[in-house]
Amino acid sequence: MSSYQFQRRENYWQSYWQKEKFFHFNPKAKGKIYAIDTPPPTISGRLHLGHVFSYTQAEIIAAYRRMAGFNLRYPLGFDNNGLPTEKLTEKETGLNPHQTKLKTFIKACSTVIAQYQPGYKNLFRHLGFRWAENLEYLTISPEVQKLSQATFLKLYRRGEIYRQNSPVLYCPQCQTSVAQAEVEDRERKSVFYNLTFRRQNGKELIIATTRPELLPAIVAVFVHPDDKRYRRLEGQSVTSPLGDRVKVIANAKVDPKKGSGAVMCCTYGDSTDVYWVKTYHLKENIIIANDGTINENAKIPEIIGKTISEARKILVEKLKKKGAIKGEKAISHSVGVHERCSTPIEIIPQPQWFAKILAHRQEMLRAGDKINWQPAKMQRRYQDWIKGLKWDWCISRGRFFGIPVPVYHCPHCHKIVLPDSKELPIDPRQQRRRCPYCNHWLQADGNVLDTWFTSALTPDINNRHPANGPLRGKLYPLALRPQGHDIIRTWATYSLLMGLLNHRRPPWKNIMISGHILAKKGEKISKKTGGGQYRPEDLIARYSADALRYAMTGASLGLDAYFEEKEIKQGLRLITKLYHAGKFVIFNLGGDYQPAALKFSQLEAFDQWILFQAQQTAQLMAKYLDKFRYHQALIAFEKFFWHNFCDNYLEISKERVYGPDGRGKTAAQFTLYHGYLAILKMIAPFLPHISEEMYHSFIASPEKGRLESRPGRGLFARNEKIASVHLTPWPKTNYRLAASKASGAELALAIIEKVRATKSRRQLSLSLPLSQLSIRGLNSDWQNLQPFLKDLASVTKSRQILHRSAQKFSLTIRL
RNA sequence: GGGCCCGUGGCUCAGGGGUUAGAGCACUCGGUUCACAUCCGAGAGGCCGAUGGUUCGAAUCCAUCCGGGCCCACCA
Repeated sequence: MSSYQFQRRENYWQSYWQKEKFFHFNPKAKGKIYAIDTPPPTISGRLHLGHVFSYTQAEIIAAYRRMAGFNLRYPLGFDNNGLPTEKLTEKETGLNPHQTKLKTFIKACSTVIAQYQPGYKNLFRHLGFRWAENLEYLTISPEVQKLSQATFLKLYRRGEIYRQNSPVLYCPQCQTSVAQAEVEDRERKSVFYNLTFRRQNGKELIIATTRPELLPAIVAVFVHPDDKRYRRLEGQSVTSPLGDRVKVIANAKVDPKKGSGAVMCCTYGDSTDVYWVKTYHLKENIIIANDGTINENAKIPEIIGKTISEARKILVEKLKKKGAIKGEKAISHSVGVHERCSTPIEIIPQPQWFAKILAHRQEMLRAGDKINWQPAKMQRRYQDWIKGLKWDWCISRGRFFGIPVPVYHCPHCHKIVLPDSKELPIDPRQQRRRCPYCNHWLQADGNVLDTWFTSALTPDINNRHPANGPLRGKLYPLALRPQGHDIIRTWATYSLLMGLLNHRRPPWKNIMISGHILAKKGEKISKKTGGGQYRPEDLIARYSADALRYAMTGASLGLDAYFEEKEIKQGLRLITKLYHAGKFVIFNLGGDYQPAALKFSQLEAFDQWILFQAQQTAQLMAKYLDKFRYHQALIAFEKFFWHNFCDNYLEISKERVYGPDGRGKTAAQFTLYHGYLAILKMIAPFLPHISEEMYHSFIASPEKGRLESRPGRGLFARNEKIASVHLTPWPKTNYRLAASKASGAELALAIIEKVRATKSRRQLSLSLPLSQLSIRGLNSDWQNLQPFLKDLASVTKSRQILHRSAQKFSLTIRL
């Protein structure tokens, strides 16, 4: 009747762990340090199943490492600055940062963070995560700001960071520059307009474009050098429909098959324009202002001050009236948009800060080779990204809530003024000062750092955390970075760059890359889709955290998986089974059981067999978990626990444990104790609650068959003298099973299976007694079977087992 | 267009040159007073995406193709 009440019990153990601080990092504890560079989730709303998926996979590995004897350093941080947090704040408060006092907006952001952060932490807690609370960090904290700014200044002084007025990818909606990595492609409907230009000889030249509004920004026309149609045009001027005269230049980047084969180069329509302007030293003509409207450089009064799309409409009308549009074609093409707001990205020159990454490509590739990528294939994504980089990393953002670029500019003597490192963290926007050279009031740089700049420093944040005590600054490189494959090009790449620049080596030895969880075919559960219909909190309430965790291990590392509610149910089944198996074990050991000091050789054959299987399983799981293959480890566990232990061994042991005291019973009890304890340990990384529950369980009421679970009382905890199953060592035994015993067990199990099959086929009860079981087979097999016969008779309910010598194995059953 | 991944029973996934290809769910049949109906047993169900090739042997390696996904490029 009594069963496991996960709603209550999971919470109970979470409180216990938190109260006892079991998982706090202690730099002086035993064991080799295993430091994990956990992803700090961005506070941008709520956590979704996608987070749970990848975090759970890493948490399992972490918990296993602790049991494997490492001094685990498993932190959790929160990334609470930058655009996502600003967007959340805008939504929550209705404040528009462009029209709000900086101070007010920053304060509002802090308030919103304070509201949301506990929810994040709670979910991790309710998932049973065993992280070190004393290692927590916030990326907006003064310490991290200081680290980030100090790194900026150091790299600036070394020339690794530079400032340049350069065309950058720019989001007019968010009014900030963005990095290449934040741009995403979207298929958009558009129109290809054929514009008529005039050649010097008065003839028409058709140029096709989807961006007619950029016509006022034209700086040249390009054709392909081998294009016979335009060969004579090269070096000549042509006149745009608006009357601008520009040169025609030949360049191989032109695709003669696209449009008319002649392209207008405007500043800036795309990255090819940037390339051409740089290559041919063309003069820029910028007509888009930072807020995404057309500025006066366009020289067409009707469109000045209009947005890009408005300007396009107006200008198309105007050109049509003039007869300058010869045909249009609706097309669908992909447009680079800002991943956060889906606004098409513009290219606008701005003074920006860049970190040199192009110059370090070779080193970065070499550094990538020194890291153990799991799955190994993921390294290829990193390499491809590095090889394909075209721009240095733009690390400044014209935003508000972030770590400020620690720089002042002097409007008078034009010097750049840097704060002293003792003054960090500093916000030049809020701390005014005078120029040390000319005493004028300085201007703040006004930019904040790309959040990835700070995120890329998480290995350093962890390495320099005060809780490291004597190990502070000595943890580099860390053992493991777990992360999703979608941020290889950002987080992994930038972290590696920072590692090379600051430490001349990669920040970690291993990197495990998780896949995505998909709600159904093609639909990614993420911030963008809102997490689909499944909320982690609801699933925990309905099925338990352990069951949800179970479902999160349904696919191999790195693979995207479809979420199936059925898998959670299966997890719940496993939990129930663990509970009942534990109940059986504990009741058959008795209230004050202490395992006898038996040697392996003193056990019955089946006892030896199951303990040997447990040992093999623990080894196999360890082998898998060492390679981050949690899924394969879990499969190995289930096969052992469910099939070998429950279906076979528990049935086999019943006769002996139910029977009178004696050697057989003592051995069975010993085996139940150690077998089930090993099971609890092996499943502990995966299912933290039920394993702890059973570890602390004791007989509360022998008459009612009721178990209770409490620290200090548990049958296993009491004997093992360790306060949590999660602090126990991974099962490690050194049993040897003789070859004759191994083959005897195999044969005995085959016989059991055969008997069951026969009874089942004849539609008989499995508990039906048999008067005789006669086995034909080799004499040697019969010899091997000897030690198993007693248990074999009891589990098959056979009164008598006979043997006849024969070449071929067969079985006869007599009722 | 380039790169990568995936395509295995109805579903979600293991396996990944060598005996009759696995698991769970779902399905069928049967059993079960005493750890567990959140159980046990048995069964049915698969030309391992297609076609070629390498090999004594291919689900597994190679090539091509088809289908799905991710990333990147193109964005005139």
